[in-house]
Amino acid sequence: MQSTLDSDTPKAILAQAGLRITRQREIILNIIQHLDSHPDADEVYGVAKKKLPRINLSTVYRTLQTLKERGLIDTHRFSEEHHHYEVNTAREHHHLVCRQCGEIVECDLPIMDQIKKHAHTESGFKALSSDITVYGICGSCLKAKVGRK
Amino acid sequence: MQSTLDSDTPKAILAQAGLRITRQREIILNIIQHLDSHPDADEVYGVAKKKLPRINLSTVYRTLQTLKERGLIDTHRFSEEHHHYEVNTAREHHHLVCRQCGEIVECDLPIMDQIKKHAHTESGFKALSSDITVYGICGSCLKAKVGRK
DNA sequence: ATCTTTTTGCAAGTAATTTGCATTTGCAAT
DNA sequence: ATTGCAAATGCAAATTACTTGCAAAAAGAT
Repeated sequence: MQSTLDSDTPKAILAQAGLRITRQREIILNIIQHLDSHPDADEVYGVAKKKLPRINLSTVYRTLQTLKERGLIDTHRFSEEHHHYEVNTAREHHHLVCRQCGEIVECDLPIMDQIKKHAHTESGFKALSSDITVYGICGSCLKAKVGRK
Repeated sequence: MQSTLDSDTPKAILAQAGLRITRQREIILNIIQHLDSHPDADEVYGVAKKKLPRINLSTVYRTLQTLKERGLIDTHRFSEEHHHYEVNTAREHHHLVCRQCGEIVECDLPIMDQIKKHAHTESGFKALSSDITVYGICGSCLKAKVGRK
């Protein structure tokens, strides 16, 4: 049974991180938690405005930055000009980005260990984190393509 | 013995790609070929100006875009706000970026095949390309750190 | 050498994000 | 519950990295 004091609640996470609890922060963090589409700042802003119409885009950007600094969210670029955001999980995962429909699929191939070892033996590099993005065509776009033939 | 008609020469590469040969294009391509530091547009511009002082930054950007469209160079972001450029080689390689000194080391771990297979079996995704960047501390920064203790 | 098309330089424009500042809000101490 | 003050917000203006419009210049086919 989940209570409202659950430690995954935006309020609890913000408190845990030593951040002031504001309506805008709660809303923004909640959006990133529940929109599993790796939204960009504008999408977050659009959804947030439905809950809090006077919220400002610069508040969204400032909040995203704060959440990132505290390690609560991660950012990616996916070869676009703007960032995409997701909650930071311990789970090692990478992204498959569909060049056709733009969908982002998460991928759980654990590969970091191999990379770490190789980087160290090859050039004495101490790997701390990695950013792996694969571009291609997702399953449903492939099917659609075959269907059209 | 290398002749000036070598097919690796900027002039030859531009001709091969069906591009008009201009002084600015030759210079820019030559810079990216010989600066193995994955320069950004401003660095390319700075070096190019020494050879051709009246060259304009927008020519640099336009040329980089053209070279990219023709597949002659590749771009990366390395979690910065601007792009870095390198000549496009067939060789599969990834980048190790030092968080301390910013140096970019190339890494030759062939990992694409594994990722491709995994992406396909896990979610029917057809991988076409990938962007793998590892962040950490390079060998020389690690040594410097130990030395300081 | 001439003509047509492409490229360049320069200035102005744009998208995404950041910053300055007055006002408002969270929350700790009354 | 009220107050005081640091921190967060809204709004407008600024900034960064890059793009675009256009007249002049250069490439290369004829």
